[in-house]
Amino acid sequence: MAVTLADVAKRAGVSSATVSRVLNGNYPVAARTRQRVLRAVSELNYVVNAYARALAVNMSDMLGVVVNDVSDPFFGLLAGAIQGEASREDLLAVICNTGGSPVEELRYVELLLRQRTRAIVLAGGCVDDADYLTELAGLIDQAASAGTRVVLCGRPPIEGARAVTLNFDNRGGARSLTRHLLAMGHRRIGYITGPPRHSTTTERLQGHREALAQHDVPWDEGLALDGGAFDRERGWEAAARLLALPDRPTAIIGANDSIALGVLAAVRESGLQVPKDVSVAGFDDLPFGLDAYPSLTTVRLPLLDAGRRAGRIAAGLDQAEPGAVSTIRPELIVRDSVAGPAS
Amino acid sequence: MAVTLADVAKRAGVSSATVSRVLNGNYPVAARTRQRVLRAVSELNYVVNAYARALAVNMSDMLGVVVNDVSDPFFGLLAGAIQGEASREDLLAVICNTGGSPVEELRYVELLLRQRTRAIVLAGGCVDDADYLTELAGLIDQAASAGTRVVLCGRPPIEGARAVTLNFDNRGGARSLTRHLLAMGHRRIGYITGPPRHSTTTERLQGHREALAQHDVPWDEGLALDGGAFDRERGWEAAARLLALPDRPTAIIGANDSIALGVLAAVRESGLQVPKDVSVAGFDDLPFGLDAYPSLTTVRLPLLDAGRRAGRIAAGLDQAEPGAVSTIRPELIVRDSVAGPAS
DNA sequence: TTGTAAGCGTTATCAC
DNA sequence: GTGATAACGCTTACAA
Repeated sequence: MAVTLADVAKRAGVSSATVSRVLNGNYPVAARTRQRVLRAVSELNYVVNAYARALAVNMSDMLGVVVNDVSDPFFGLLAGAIQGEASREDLLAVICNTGGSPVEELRYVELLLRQRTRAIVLAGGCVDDADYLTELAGLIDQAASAGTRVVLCGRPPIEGARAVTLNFDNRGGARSLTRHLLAMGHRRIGYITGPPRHSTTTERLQGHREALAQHDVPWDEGLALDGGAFDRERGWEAAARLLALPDRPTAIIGANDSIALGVLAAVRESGLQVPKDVSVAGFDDLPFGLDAYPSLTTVRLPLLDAGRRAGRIAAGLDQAEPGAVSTIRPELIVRDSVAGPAS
Repeated sequence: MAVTLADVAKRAGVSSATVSRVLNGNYPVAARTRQRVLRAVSELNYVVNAYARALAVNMSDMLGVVVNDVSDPFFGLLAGAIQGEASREDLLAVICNTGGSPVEELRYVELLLRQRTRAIVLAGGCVDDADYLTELAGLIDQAASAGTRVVLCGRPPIEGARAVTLNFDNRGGARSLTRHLLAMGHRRIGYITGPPRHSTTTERLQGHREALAQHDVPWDEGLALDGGAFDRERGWEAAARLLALPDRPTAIIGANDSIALGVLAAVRESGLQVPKDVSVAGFDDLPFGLDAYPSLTTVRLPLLDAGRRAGRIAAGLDQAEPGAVSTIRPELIVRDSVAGPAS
């Protein structure tokens, strides 16, 4: 079995309390005693048992981060930034993958609650389902009363829940992107959404529609396709359908960059050119957009920044009132995939 | 404070032992008693304390995954796959970011050892430094004697360490890539390496040199540039230097796809065309290579597969002898970024 | 400055 | 079937 504090104490000829004091350095210990203890520790290769420690102090040194998919750079960037801040406080950031499933998300939150993590960060948008949200609100409540901070990063606040929210202004970002296309002269703009009943999907589509309305462009149901997911595959499929339309759009917006990548591929494969024949735009500004062909016009979300802020609040480095909501502004990034429509 | 087993027991009018039995379902409990207990649990919103539990059973339900950088899809894919398998066994996978620093890596391994995780997966190549490796070997030894499995995924085995190794055949992959370029007629092939003294860097460069030697192409030191890191930036810089050479190469290989992306950009910005003027190739086959322009010829590493295998071993789903080493074969992926040299 | 001993919240081993 | 009770490995009053 593993070496315990008692083993070290015996070897050093002191009490286990003394060993604990040496290791934590929070009480005075004679220099010679300290030496002996430290020697015993290294001779035995002693490693504290985080469980026993956490049980005794009733406080863990972990911080939970729940994301849809670490292999998606959107979440990878967010998670990495959060972990960077956690590490400053010597906290271990646990990153959990839900695969986008609300059920898995709730399961992970419960798992993290069991671990008595210092904080839980829920990153990325979420499904807009009443049952799920009330259940989540319940868990957040439990977390709060157990002293576990909860940070919502990149999703809307939950009514009445004691969580700090850092939301992206998806609506505003989508509005400015669509405005840009309108200003370039586009009137028939295709739009491919993300997963249905998802906060990010809804907010971005709303912004798009608002911009159209502001410019008196009538809403055409047939131009807005349900992508079903935030991935390249779905972007490709939906774009193929849009391009097959008798009166095809002069521009296509993907609800995120991955979808837009699929659109780019579909346009290319149909023998048309971007942006000459069809303009394409995305959302998020993930690194690969720069190397896409043509480089992708998109809306930049400051993910690193947002992740850092969320991480600091979670790690207790920054104060934030439970219930506080702040909004992070996106920025329009104009590149080569958008031009005026062919006249 | 948080609700404890004793609180539940009091409320249900039973002993805490009974509550534990109901929750774990490993002993017979009368149906009526069970009902009462379950009601109390839900009324009080009881959540087990994983620390106390782990302390009592001397076994945690976590699994550690150590990577360089979650926001890099290479690691994201690996980590995601590992976590997927862990989750089948109801294990919580803790993903830790080292940022490529051996010091951080050792720190995280120690942190995970404290948590008494069931297993630790070290993913991705590592620095080839004797001190670091002996220290790591020591930690692996401690892990082994504490019953923590260690899996090395995507890095060379450590001599004598009780860890299971799943390595990529980087040398073989690089060899087949360079052979492909040679077969297309290239003789002046630029090569941009990853970070110095890094297992992946070394193995891939070795394979490249072997292929050159097999085809009697003399080794030209001036064509192999030290990228310094596996990123786009470095690829761009090194490529710019190669392109400025009086007798510039007809093809450039990046030690990974990110470097190759930088090369693509540098070639484009220098007014040359890929593959007409310069061919470009990468390594890893990350998703973005498909959307690069032109689409990237590369060497495919089955990351998802490798991650799954590592995850299954770590989670105890698959048996593997400590010390076992297996090699994962890469596959050449031919796309549009490579053509014959302009004659 | 150091040792003793009482928790921390579970599980597991006995009895009954 | 169920209830006491002793671990599990650590921290921290309280004594000495």
